[in-house]
Formats: sequence, structure tokens, C-alpha cells
Amino acid sequence: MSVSRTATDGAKTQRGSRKEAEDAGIELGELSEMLGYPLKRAQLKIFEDFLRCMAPLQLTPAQFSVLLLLERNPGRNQTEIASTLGILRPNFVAMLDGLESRELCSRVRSANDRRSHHLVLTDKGRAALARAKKLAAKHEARLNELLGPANRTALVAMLTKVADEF
Amino acid sequence: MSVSRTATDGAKTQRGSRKEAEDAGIELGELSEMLGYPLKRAQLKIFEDFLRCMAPLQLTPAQFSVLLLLERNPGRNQTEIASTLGILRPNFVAMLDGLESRELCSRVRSANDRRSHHLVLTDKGRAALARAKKLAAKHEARLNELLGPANRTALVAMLTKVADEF
DNA sequence: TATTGTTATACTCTATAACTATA
DNA sequence: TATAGTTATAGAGTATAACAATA
Repeated sequence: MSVSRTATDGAKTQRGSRKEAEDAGIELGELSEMLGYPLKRAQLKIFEDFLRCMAPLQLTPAQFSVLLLLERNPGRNQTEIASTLGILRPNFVAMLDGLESRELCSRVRSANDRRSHHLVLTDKGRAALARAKKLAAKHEARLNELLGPANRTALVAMLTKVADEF
Repeated sequence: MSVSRTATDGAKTQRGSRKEAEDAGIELGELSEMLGYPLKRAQLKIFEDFLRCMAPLQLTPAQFSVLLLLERNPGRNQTEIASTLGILRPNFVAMLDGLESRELCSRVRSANDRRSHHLVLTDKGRAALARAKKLAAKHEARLNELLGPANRTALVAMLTKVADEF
């Protein structure tokens, strides 16, 4: 497996697909039958499209997921939010700095335990998240079109099973 | 979305899952219904397990996919192999250096066009690939156990569709 | 002594520009 | 001039160790 590529801006970069150019009929062979290869390619495509949809709000998938978690779980500390998302605490610091400097969330020193910060969405953060959800919904709707609602649900269920139980 | 973590060695690192520790019942909310989140988590799990299975051969998913492509498409040049896998040519150089220094493949200057290299597996590379395929088969077999063969096939088909058509 | 947030740091991936040698 | 391979480099993302403040 391999598969790479990013799309921060809207511009198309090169593409590893057999559509574009002169791959001149290279055979993928057993690669296409293994789960990992299409899984990675699909993940890149999805994130790419998510970024495009989210461009007006300038939110990455990771940032969006943090805002969602803060909305659903206000007042949690950094360790809790970071570990839930599989982000290491040291790496979460700069990420929060970014969100906080854009005034989308804020750190509030806990009264009980003055080591930890309660994390909360600001009003601006709540507003941005509301808009972001609508943009994300369009993204998901396009997937429903491509796969059909039942298949999309089944796909999410299988991926969740793999993520949780494999 | 977010989701991270790597597993180069066999050791367990921390985990973002709701199993391990004191996430103290944090709600994922709509995150679990979006495709991107479980997609990324599943991809990480799969690659992690692939690495574990491949540990005796010390092959990454990307390296394995290159060897597979060389076997199926001997004599292609770097540009062709790299672009098929979505690897940028500059980044493919070091990767090939690694495989070549382990004598798994070799670059052969083309007689027609002395700018390009025909890439071919060495005998050692063919042998390593044969072993690697067996280890990869175990990995895929475990997935078949988890999902059932029909579901696994459907999963691969849907991911391929997303990767190709979304 | 343990934990929270943090800094520093390093390593891998991915991306772009520009060089060289050929064509 | 264009292309193949390459170098240099920069930016994300991810990983670990260690420190200060607090418990």
C-alpha cells in the first residue's frame, strides 16, 4: 500500500489514479483486493473533499472534531478531549492555541484543580460550528448520493467495527 | 475528525478509544455518524496491524505496494510506479534507495532513453515479496473473520468506489 | 509522588522549486 | 524545449522526554 496527497487549497495536484495520464495501464494486481489500499485512498479523498467543503470556515477535520466534542462535552480538560480524539497532549497544545487565537474556544482555569483547563466553545465558536455542520452535511449528502443511504450507513458501521474491534 | 497514532514497534501506545481509561464517558456525538472519522480510525488500525504482521520482513504498506507493483509490472520507470501509487517523484527517490540498498529491487538504466530507470525486483526481492504476501494474507484473513467474507468484499468495493468516483 | 499543561525536539510524510543529464 | 531522476527544503502530523505548577 502507499497512497498519498493532500489538498489544502482548491487546486488540483497530480493524481495517482488510472484516469489522468500515461500510467500506461499499470496493473495494480492484488493491491486492489487488499483492504488497506482502497481504505487509504478513500480516506484521502474524503478528507480532501471535507477540506474543500470547509474552506470558507478554514477548519480541518481535526479542528472540526474538537469543536464538536467541546459542544457535546463542555468543560472537559485538555487531556480528556485530546485522548478521546487520539491526539497526544503535547500536540494538542498548539492546536488549541490556534482555535483559541481565533476565539473559537477558550481555556478556563479550573477552580477545583488549578492544574487543568476547562475547555469551552465561545459564542463565535458555536456560530462557526453551526455553519460548519451545514457544510459537513453537504459533504455527507454527496456521499449518500454516491453510495445510497443504506450502503453509506453500512460502510460507516463496518469501519467502526474495524476501528473498535480489529 | 482527527484520529492519530502510529505503531512502528509492537508496543502499545496510548489509545484514543473509549475502552482504555478515564475518558469518563465523553460523547462523540455526530462524529460517529460522519464517514471521515471512523474511516480514519479504521485506516490507522489496519495499517498498524499490517505493520505488526509485516514486522519480520520490515516492510511498510508503501514498500509492500511498490514491490507488488514491480512484480506485476517489471521494467517500468520511477515516474510510472510512483505516480500509480500517488507518490511524488522526489519522495520516491529515498524510498527506492531504501529498497535497493536492501537488494529487494534495482534500477537499470534504460538503453533507449538513458534518463530513465527500469525498475525490477531482484531474486531476493521476489523471495521477500512471496513471504510478505503470506503474512499479508493472514492479516486479510483476520479481517474476513471479523466482518465475514461477503461484508469484507462489499467494504472493499465501497471504498474503491469512494476513492475512484467521489 | 502523580498529574496537567507545556516546551523542546525528532522523525516521518507530503509538497514544491530547481538542478543534471539526457532527449 | 521538455522529461527523468535527483537534491534541497519546508510544512504537516506524530512521537517521546522533561519541566513547572499543582495536587
